[in-house]
Amino acid sequence: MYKPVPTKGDFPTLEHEILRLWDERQIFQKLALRNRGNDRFSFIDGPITANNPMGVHHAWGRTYKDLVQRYKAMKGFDQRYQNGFDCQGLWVEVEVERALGLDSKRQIEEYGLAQFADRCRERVLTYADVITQQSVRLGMWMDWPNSYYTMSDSNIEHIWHFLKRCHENGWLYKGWRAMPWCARCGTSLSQHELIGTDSYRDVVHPSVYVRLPIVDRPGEYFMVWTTTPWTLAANVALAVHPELDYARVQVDGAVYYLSAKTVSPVFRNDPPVLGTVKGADLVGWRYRAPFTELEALVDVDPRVVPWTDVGEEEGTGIVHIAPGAGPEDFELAKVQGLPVIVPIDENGEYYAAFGPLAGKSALTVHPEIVASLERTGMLHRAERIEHRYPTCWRCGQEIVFRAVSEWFISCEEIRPRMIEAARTVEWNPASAGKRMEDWLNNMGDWCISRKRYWGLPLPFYPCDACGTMTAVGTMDELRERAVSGLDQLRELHRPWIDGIRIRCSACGAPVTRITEVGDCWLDAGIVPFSTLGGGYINDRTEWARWYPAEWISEMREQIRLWFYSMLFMSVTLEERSPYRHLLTYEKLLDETGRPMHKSLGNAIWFDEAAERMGADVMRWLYAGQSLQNNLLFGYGPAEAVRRDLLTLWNVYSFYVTYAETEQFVPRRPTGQDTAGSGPGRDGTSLGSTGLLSDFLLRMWPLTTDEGPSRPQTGAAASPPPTGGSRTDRWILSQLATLVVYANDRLEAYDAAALVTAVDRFVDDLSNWYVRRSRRRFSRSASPEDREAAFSTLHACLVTLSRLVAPFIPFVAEEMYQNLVRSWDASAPESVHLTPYPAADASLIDLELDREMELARAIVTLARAARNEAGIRVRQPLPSVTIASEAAALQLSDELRREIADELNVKQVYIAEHVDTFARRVVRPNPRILGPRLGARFPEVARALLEGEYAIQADGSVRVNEHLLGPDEVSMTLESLPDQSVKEDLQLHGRLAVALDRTTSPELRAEGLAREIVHRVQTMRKDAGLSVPDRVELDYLASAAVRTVFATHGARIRSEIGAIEVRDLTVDDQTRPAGRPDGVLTWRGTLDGEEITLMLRRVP
RNA sequence: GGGCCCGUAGCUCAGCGGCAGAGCAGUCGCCUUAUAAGCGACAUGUCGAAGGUUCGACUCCUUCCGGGCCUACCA
Repeated sequence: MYKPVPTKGDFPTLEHEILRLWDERQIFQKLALRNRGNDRFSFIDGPITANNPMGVHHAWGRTYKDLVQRYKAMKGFDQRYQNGFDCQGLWVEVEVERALGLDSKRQIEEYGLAQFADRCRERVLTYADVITQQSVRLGMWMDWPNSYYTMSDSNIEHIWHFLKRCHENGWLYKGWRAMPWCARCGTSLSQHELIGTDSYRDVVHPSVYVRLPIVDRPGEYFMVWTTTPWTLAANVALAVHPELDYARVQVDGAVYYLSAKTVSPVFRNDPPVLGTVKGADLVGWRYRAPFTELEALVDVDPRVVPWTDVGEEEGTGIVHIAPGAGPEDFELAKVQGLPVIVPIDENGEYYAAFGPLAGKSALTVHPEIVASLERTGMLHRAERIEHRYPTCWRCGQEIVFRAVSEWFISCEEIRPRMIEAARTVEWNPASAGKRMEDWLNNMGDWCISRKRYWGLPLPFYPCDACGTMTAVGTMDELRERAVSGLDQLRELHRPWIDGIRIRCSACGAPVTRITEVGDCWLDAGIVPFSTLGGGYINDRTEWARWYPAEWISEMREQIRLWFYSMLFMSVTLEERSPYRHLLTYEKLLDETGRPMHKSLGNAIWFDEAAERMGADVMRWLYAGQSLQNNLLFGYGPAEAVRRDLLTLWNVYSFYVTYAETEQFVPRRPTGQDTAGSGPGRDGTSLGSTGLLSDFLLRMWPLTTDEGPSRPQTGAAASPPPTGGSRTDRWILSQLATLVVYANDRLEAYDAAALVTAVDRFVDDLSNWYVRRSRRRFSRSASPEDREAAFSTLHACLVTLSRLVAPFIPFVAEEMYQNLVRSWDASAPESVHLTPYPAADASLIDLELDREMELARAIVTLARAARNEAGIRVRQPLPSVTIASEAAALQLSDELRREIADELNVKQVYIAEHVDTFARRVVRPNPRILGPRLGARFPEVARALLEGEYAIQADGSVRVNEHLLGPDEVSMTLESLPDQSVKEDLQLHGRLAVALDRTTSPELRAEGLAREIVHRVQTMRKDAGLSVPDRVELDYLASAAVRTVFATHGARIRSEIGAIEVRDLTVDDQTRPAGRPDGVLTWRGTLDGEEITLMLRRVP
């Protein structure tokens, strides 16, 4: 009936089988269809960049997305299951450039924009396909054919709609400002892009001290320091702090001005100071700029300006200002009315007006600048300095600053509204919300333009004639306004879109689009509008059914990226957050804590990880990770996780092995639907009780007609079962506790809590329930008991498979198929089609939980006592006695028997007081008591020695009129003879357990019998025999051992599965003449007795 | 400079008001016809530091130290 379960647990192989099963039976499609029309659960997938295969860090996030969607599906919610691909932007362009061997914007234009766009699209589609296959392998269920692409016309159109709204709000402006600029990529970088993971690097730069002659003060100079000498060519001013003291210093006949505190570090000694002036006094002074002869600077009149941001921790307290090449300089220039000279073009090369520098690259021009300064006598000193400097996140090139015109969206009006909207979101972890608020408080205007090719075409049409800027909001509007080029508009991308001219909305003159494309975070941020329902523009009613998203999840850096851009766009269009709950997680590192890098050789590729670890192991690892910590990912940690899952697998394997051997068939619950259509073997080999399995399957039915909005009531109305042992009911109480907890945590999207709880439950199930119940599965006392055990374990495993199905869908499916579908063809086809087990506390029995906890504590203490006494568990002992000084011990006969069996003792006694087996010894702590009691100390010590004291409930001790605190005395138990005592002062009011070590010849014989059984079992295992195999055992032994066989022969025979046990001993010297084939022999000493065992399998 | 997170056993991390825990590594054992495994015992901790709140603090508050992330106009 059951499929045999290999004990090895080869997860990757299993996963491929399950993938095939899902595919053949179209399980996902059936699930989506079944839930259609129910209450909705709206999730939005953050678009994954379709530019490379996905990595193990993506798999982490995708695990959250999948498990939440699977959980909600089991709860019956209708979902969209739409995956998203991010398609546009510089990252795609860079990869395509590399593939085509292009190295500049010029080369791209020579290659041809249309072709280039096609190559970009091809790359995106290629990797979208790769990522889809990888995600399927991970077990992710999505409506893959319906994935959205941010390069689609619809997505672009929705962004246009947003931009037009911004324009109507008066937020759009064309700004002239110094932007971080990548000379290689030929584009400015946004604030977002500047902050990428690898953006800041330690870089060695020239550090140059320059002396600039002061006009009308011969022999006097301003001392200036810079780490970007190339910007000196665009110097137009010097800035001083008006409040700072500036020293006039004489060195080698010249006079230098620099801030007082920087004199020593700059000159490396203390030259004579001629006087001190305030910065304010220097304002307005004129000086000769370093490259004053350049044509570009012909109209510049360099002078000193005040600036309160000037400091003197580094440099000279006099700051070189080049507004065309530095962001702060630019801001200062606006205030001071300084000219903005832009020295370099978009490729980082000096413009023609820079004479000898023209055409040279800012990145490599340093030596020439220094040489020139030397020639003109302006160089004081040139050094090198290592500091953190931003680099282009995509190509690694150092960035420069360049004043350019870009398009911005003003943030001032929307900032408070976004903060308000962000406060309505439930952030998980909560710190994500604080980070978002911090980001919003500090965000600058959003620079949305990029001077590139493969991206969202900004729909801005400025009119030279009247100065109006027309922002096109939809495709229809474009068609309606177009005056030419519409016929060759293949798609909303360059170059096709560039060919269109439209009528200016104000004067009707034909106008052309700006050439810039948009920031890719516009592409991603519009997704709540472009992808939900039929799209915001097209079908507002259907859209509104899915908006806002109930839950989204991405890594933490998305706070300032995707979460931010979505929030921005959504507050603009709908004045609210587009998501209600949000989950973020930290970074994925290698198992030693280093970032994974190709260059470090420590990167783990998803495909390899999936085949080596298995997707379920990865998922369990991911899901168990706490959100506030980085995840250390690798084969080491995965092995630990695999062992956790293997424990579950082994319990499952155990059940199947014995259910098959013992021909146990679960019953369909009598109350379930489709009565009469059950399997042929329905109930055939069962005893009559059936109460437990019956109840459990009604408790958590495999099917439900109820919708997601109404939680199942299960069997709460029916009385709890009375059948089964206390151990059965205990594990079911644990299970019910777990189900309640799982529901509670998953409603809060707290996956890690469930992982921890399931691991603990599986440990209880394996190491206590199965360990204690093992015998009931093979040699049970009664059919009822056997059925109770089987049905309990079956219910645990089936329910567990459903609880973990969202997390480890493959293992869960395997278990379910074998445990349920193998005998019940009418059950749902897949575990993922069953409802999630509903929270119902009626099975939770706290009293029983406490009792079992006590029993296990007793076992732990007694095992410690055995350990200490050096008596192995196989040797039976007369008794253990337990006592508690504070609490009355309630222990049922049944659990006493469990304890006795587990500890291999004949009796378990409960004593009124430890006095019956030990003596409480209280000794004074002289170090504390001596000083406190002084002269009375000896008297107290004597009283303690003579037992004249009383121990209080709180552990303090009363001696005559003195009350001694727990730390003032030491208390130990002194065992009576033949007792080994262990106590736990923290459990159940000072729980103490005494193990009676006395043995008798009878007990020793019994112990020896168990030794023999153990020895033979080991031989069986070594011989590779399986459970049903039967054997014959021959032995040669001493008289003492022969007595053991005589007394315990029946038991030995049964335990080892022997058909016959023969004594071949004639006398102590005799050996059998020959040895039959297939005999395994062991000769040695057991408990001091010589013995020879010969084992043969009976065919 | 501002914001956020993390500091618990040798390592990786749970716990987050009520007597310090797990896994791995170590030592010594045990058990086993579910477990190419498992289990137990032992050992290992001023729960980053100092104050405060509280009957009680690893847990809450303040400050500081260390690590990381984000942000910021320091040339």
